[in-house]
Amino acid sequence: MKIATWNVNSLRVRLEHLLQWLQDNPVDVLGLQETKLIDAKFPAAQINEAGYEVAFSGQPTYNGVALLTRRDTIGPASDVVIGNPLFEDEQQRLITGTCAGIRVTCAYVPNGQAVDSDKYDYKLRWLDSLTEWLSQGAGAAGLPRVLLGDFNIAPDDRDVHDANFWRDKILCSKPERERYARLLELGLIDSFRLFDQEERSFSWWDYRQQGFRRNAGLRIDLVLIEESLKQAALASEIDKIPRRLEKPSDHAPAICTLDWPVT
DNA sequence: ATGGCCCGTAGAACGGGA
Repeated sequence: MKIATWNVNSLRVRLEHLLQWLQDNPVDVLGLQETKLIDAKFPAAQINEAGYEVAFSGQPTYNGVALLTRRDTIGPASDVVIGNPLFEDEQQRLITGTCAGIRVTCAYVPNGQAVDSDKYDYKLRWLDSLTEWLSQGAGAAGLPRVLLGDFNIAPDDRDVHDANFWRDKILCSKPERERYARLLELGLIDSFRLFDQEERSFSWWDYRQQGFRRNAGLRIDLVLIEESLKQAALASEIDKIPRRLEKPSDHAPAICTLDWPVT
């Protein structure tokens, strides 16, 4: 079973990249963030045509998440929950569903803008509530959990191209990393770090200053897996290929492969 | 190393992203 996450930064603009990527990488589950589409404009037909079922939740202009599941292996996700029942939120940042017996939560964690801003406060509260929701099994206690998405937190300095520049700034501040640690304390593991990885492995590169060319990036797109799945983890990687296309998303997909039955 | 890029909503700039 392959489970992936991708912040597409507008599904309208990136639909062709997504369809091409799914053709090249027929993953079983894919969580999308920043679709930036109202539900009426969600391209469900094209995604269905590509062999995927999809559950989604959008809003005008900002945010928006979706959960794609391969029809011939997983079928539609079951027990789908939009948002976090423990956190009243107008912003569409969370979707959860059961995929082949795994409770998969796809998250677009708030950016936070700047440490000590109102948005930063919202980010920390949002993360606290996410932790609470996941501690309850995200609506399906007893199933192994996967939490994937754009975390907008670089877990540690290995995940930052210039740790001195980013020290204590947004995405790297201690309170954010403490929230990340609490998610791990639920019994989740960063699948990426189960395997040897190249130094300076990132999943996001700024459009400005030729960030990708200089590999001036951050690793903020993660697939966390239940500790009980650790032995089943076969691989975890970031696919930089779509970041090289014309008009790319600023994020690359991250994929985790599990030895887990899908049919 | 933050003005500089990209996106959506606009129908010109601006908020937001990271």
